[in-house]
Amino acid sequence: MSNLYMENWDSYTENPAFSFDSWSFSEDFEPNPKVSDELEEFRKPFYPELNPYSMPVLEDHVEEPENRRQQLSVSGFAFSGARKDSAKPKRSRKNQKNRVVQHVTADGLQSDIWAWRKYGQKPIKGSPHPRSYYRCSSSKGCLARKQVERSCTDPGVFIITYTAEHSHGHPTKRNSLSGSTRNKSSTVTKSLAEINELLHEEEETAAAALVSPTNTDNESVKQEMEELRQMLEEVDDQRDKNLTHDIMLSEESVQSFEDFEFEGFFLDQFPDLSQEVWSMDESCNT
DNA sequence: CGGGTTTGACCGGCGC
DNA sequence: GCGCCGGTCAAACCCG
Repeated sequence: MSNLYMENWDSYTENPAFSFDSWSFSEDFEPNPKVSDELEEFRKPFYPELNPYSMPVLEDHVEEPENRRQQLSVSGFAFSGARKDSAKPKRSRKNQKNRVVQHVTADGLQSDIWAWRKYGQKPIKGSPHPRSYYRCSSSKGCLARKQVERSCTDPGVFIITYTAEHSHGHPTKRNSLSGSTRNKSSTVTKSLAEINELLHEEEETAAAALVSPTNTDNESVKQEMEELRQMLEEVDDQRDKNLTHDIMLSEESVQSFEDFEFEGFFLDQFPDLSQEVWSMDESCNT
């Protein structure tokens, strides 16, 4: 992790929210690095997004205010009338403190232990890739937000922007999971199926490009295909990692989380990688 | 049925 | 003041 900077770092370092010292492991316990990273997340449950230790972060930073005006406006969320309900909090795109930007790989996306619910997607001017908007679904009323978009320069890199803080201690299980919990293995299977299907569509597009003199975008199509193949490999690899991950946790760590609903947690907290990859690539095809 | 995503509309910040 | 643009809402739909 390099060049990490947060505007109000003091409030983070001063908060003794949770002590990792209370965790204990047997002496011969050699934590899976990934599991260890996950536990590290619990150590800082109130600010997990801003302590992105668990992700294979390539680069992260906080966006510097572009000017004095913006700098003064990032002090928090204001409240006033909204579109249809005057009691709703006012939205302000500039009123976002703790804006932390990370550059991660697809693996990094999957390493996010928090449950996010997508609430929007927008094409961004100047970028071929749309930006997806997520809010924390672990706890009702949590203001934590996350934006994900693919890097223009390196399609294998995802730019994640976190704003606001979680209002809850750790990734809590939702009140009701009936019918909603997507089985991890099934989601990965689905991911593979989806990516394979998308790959197939790309191949057809490439074939069409060869016979159509008007379609001069053959290179970009080939690039898209190559990206999809890489994602396919990553998702497949991640499936194996997750299986090992579960074993490690059930054998070594569950005792440390007696009060924590682990099964529900892990079923929830590994969002389908393809959902982000998929939705973005869909828009890239145009 | 309850959780998720998709997507067009809406809102407000910001530059001109 | 106006228009562009990014962020959010919410209805419709999907999924297990």
